[in-house]
Amino acid sequence: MENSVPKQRPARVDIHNSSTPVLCLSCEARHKGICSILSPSQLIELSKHTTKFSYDADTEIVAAGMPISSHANIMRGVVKLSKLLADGRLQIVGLQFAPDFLGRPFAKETLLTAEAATDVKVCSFSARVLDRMIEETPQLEHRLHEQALRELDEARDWLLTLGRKTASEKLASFFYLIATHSDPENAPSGPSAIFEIPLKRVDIADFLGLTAETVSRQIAKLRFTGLVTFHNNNRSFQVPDLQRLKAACA
Amino acid sequence: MENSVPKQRPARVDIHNSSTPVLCLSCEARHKGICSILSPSQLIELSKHTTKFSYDADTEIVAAGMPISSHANIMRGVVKLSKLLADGRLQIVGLQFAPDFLGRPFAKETLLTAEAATDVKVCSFSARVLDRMIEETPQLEHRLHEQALRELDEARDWLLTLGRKTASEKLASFFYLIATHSDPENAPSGPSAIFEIPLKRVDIADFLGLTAETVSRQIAKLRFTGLVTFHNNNRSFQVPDLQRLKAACA
DNA sequence: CGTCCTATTGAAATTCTTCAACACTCGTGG
DNA sequence: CCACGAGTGTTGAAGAATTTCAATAGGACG
Repeated sequence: MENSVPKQRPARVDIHNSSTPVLCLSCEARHKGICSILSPSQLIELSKHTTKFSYDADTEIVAAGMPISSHANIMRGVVKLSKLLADGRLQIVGLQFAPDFLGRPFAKETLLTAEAATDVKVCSFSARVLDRMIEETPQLEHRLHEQALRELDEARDWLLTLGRKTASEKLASFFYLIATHSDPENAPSGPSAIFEIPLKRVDIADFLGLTAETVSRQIAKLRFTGLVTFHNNNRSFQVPDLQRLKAACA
Repeated sequence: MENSVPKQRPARVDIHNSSTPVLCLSCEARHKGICSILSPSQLIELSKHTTKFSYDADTEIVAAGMPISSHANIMRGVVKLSKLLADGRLQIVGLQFAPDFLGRPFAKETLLTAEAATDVKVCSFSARVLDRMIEETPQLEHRLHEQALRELDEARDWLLTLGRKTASEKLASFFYLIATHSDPENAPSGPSAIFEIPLKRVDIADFLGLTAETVSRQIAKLRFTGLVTFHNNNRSFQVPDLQRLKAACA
């Protein structure tokens, strides 16, 4: 994949992008993520301080309680944010998709554990670099602020889901979330879009405040009612009618 | 109350504060809220555009789905933020205490309903004024950003509570939250501090994803174990040992 | 082909909810 | 001053949803 990037200097077709770093060219964060507000020269400056990391599914990216020295943009994959109770009970408190910003600005240490749900690739940079760029570019803080507010809206939506919905409504909400937040495996959108399920049954349970067994039973029910159809050994799914699924979320 | 403010010009004891608006002098928002980063002259400018409102307990401050034209600082009292499902099920997704900022910057309409839990007094200003001040003072956006991140942290804590804790752990978490987030009725802090319970049983239930009956039973259990002691017809409480209560939160 | 890991299914147990009755507090008006 | 009524909180017993425990199934991979 990486090797398919041409070695020679890119043709200067678009004079505005002619100077953006090669590695940023295909990165979603540059289009929709926090990098989208940076100028080409700022991108070059930032790219001098970034490192790409890859994580296999189910490996830890950041452990709860550790000091924060760096942040990252998610380039590919899905990241689970979770909290752990002393006796081992676990709750996933958020999913993050490319090109989300991954990190907690202005904090000394993480309260959350971040794990790769799927294979994940991130573009990491030190907290110091981010702080410096924020000082130079107030728009960058605005961008981070907006993501924080969006995440807050989503967390509150999920509070409603966890606190007041039934198991079957929770499952419908989960598939609705995936269908509306992640990119389909195949090109087309609409009813024919096929989405990968980024989580195992246990993870879905930990996200919905249920047990893996209940998740399994409720998925069987969704399959039976035809609200969601499953493919590829139940690893991906299709939503024939998104409005009907939304209604099933209550 | 308001009349106790002296009519004559305040004595110029503190030259730095000599020009801050009278109404801001005793306001918590100026000390710990977003106004704390504003200069005296900015406070004067802002105060020209603010209006104080009072709300009785259990009255609506902002209805979900309405366009946002103004924001506010909470001067006194507790505000519940809630979400409603089509069939009437309700979830309280956050409590806000003085001197929190109340509002959703940069949004066209609210996703939440805000209701006065206790008697509430706010200092309100138009969204336009806030937008203008943000442009002039990047520090103000930083302040709002930090509150958003703090609320996000709290929402995620509560996701763990709703998703993974038992009814009795949820109740312990509730009293722990109040004891750590609201000011005691009496002066002293520590084990002798007496806190008002700002919510009715039904509200506590809606905050914890339980029913009022379960809340009532679990409160009885807390009283029995001595983790929390109740006064004044169960409208206020004391925490003899905060660490023990925290442990009961799991 | 066997092993490991994940998912599914069944039956019993548990927690929490639901429904119903009752108690308490507080303000109002007789 | 007491009675009444509305609103709020408590308690009990039955019911339902979800969990727990246990067994089985299905795939992926060496």
